[in-house]
Amino acid sequence: MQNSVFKALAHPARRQILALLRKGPRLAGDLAAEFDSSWPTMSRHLAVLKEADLITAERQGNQILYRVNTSVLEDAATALLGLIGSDNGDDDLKEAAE
Amino acid sequence: MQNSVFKALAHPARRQILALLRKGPRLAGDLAAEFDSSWPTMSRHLAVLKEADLITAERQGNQILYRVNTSVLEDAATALLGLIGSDNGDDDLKEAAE
DNA sequence: ACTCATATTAGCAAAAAAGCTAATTAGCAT
DNA sequence: ATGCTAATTAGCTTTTTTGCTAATATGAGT
Repeated sequence: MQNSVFKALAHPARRQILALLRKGPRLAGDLAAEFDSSWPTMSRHLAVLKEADLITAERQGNQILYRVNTSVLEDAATALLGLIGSDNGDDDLKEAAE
Repeated sequence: MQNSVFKALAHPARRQILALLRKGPRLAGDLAAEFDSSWPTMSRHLAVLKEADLITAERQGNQILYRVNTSVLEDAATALLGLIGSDNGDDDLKEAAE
């Protein structure tokens, strides 16, 4: 859902996680090490991003590899751009009236 | 700040307000009439959007005309796109390490 | 000044989000 | 089975957000 995506993007730490992931897949612990928050807190941020389908998780033996889901991010950007365009682009935002 | 923009975008009603505003400036009351929420609630949504600089308000005698601030919306979209691009675009998101 | 319409601010209560510690699960190695 | 590391889930408290009603401001008209 579009809403969970924007909600996920609302937290700076989560946008930062995406920024890190942009450069390539990363292990959860590796990611967690970059932040001041506790590991469980990071885990929750990752869960929020995963629920929004902004990232995907893949078990690698002992650890978990996360990668960004580019297409969902693109869709979000497109939705924002659609809020600008003169008369089209609101595939998802659905306006209520006129 | 980028953060207040994404926070403002996190609420569906606010994205919908922007979608309405995309088609042209509108009066607060006109806008409020499109939603189920109470008028004060709408007023607060507008305040959040205004604080994020996503919209601007202009008094017109008795009423207040709101219009979308396209450039801020563009910046947000660009920031999202920057989360995708292969090696550039994080003007604002600031990654922590490598 | 009084009134009506438009809109915001105050003040509160309910719901959601954030973040911690402690406990648990998952997989691998000994 | 035990132990170790990696990561998540549980349970809790604090903070933030949402959304209401009531009260206040602002401007126009009479």
